[in-house]
Amino acid sequence: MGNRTERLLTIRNIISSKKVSSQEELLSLLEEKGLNYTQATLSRDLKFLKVNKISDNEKGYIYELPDQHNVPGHELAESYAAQGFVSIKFANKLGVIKTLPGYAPSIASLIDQTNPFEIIGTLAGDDTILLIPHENVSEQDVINTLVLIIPELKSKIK
Amino acid sequence: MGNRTERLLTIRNIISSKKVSSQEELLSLLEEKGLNYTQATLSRDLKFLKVNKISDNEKGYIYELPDQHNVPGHELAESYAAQGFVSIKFANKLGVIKTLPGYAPSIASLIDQTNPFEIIGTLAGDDTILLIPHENVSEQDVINTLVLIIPELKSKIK
DNA sequence: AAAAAACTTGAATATTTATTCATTATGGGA
DNA sequence: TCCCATAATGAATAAATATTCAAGTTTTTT
Repeated sequence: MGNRTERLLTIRNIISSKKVSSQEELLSLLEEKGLNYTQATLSRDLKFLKVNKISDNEKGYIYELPDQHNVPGHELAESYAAQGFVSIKFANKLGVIKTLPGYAPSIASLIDQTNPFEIIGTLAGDDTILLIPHENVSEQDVINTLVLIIPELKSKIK
Repeated sequence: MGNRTERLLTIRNIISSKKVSSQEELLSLLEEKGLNYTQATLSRDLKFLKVNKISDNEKGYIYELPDQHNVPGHELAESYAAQGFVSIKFANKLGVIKTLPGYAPSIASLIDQTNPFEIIGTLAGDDTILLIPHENVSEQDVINTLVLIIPELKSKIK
C-alpha cells in the first residue's frame, strides 16, 4: 500500500472526527500523524475524495465527507437495510455482518454502491456479509463508515 | 421585498437548474437576469445559503444546494411523507397540498424543519397544508423545492 | 530488462474566494 | 422627523485553493 492511500484514509478519518476549516489546518493535522505533504497534493486529495467545504453556521467553513445518500431510492434501501442488520464482528482484519435471512445481498449492495474508501469489497451470502477493509483501517473506522452509509445503524452498533 | 431576497432566490433557482462552476460564472448568470452584484456579495450570499462547492467527476467543480437530509430521522419522516402525499395545487400565489387524513402535520413539519428559502411558512390542518411561498417564486420553484425535500415525490408530482 | 506509458508529487503560480474597511441604505424608537 | 442601531454593499485586498509544469516513481508493454 502506497503512502497516498494512507493519506486518503487518514484524511477521511480526521474529517469525520474533527471540524477542520482549511486545507492548511488539515495539512498540519496530517503532519502530526507523520504524513508530510504539500497543499497542492492535499487539494488534489480532497477533490478525489469529493470532500466538500461547507459553511458552518454563519461563522466559518468546515470540510465534510461526501454525503452517502445520493443513490436513487437510497432511503428505502436504507431503512430496509437497517431493519435486516443484526450485528457486526471482526476477526483477522475482516468484518462479518450478520443479517436477518435474505437481507445480506441488499445490504452488501448498498455498501458497494456507496463505495466507501475504507471498504475495498464485500461478499454476501444469504444472512452473512464479509467485509474486506483496506489495510490500516480500524474496526471503528469501518463502523463509522457503515453508520455514514446507514445512519439508522447508529443505535444498533457499538 | 428587497433586491437581496430576489438575488437569493435567483441564486437557488440557477444552481438547482444548471451546473455552475465558479462564482464568476454565477455572477454573469445573475447579470443576464438583470441582477448586478459583485463577487464579494455573492460570496456572502453563498455562505448564507449554505451552497457548497463540490468536486464533479474528477474534472471540475460545481455549486450545489445544501442537502436537505441532515435532519435526524429524516429518512423515516420522508417515506412517511411521500406515502401520505396526495396532490399539490396552486391558487392566488398559494400552494395547497392535499394529504391522506392525518398526514398533513407531519409533512408540514418536515417542510418547516428544512426551512427552504422559497417557502416562508406552512399551515397544516388534518389533510391539507397551506404553503406560503416567497414573492416571485414560481409554482415550479415550489415543486422543485418540495422534491428536494422529499425526493420520492418526484414520481408523484408533475 | 529496457522502453513506454501512466501516475504521483512539490514548487511556483494562477485563480478563486473570503474578509476588511469604508460607505450607504434601512428600520425602528424618541 | 431625527437619531441611532443594524444591515447591506462594493472596492480593494488578503487568504485560500486549484492548476501548471517539471521531475521523479511506479507500472505496463514489448
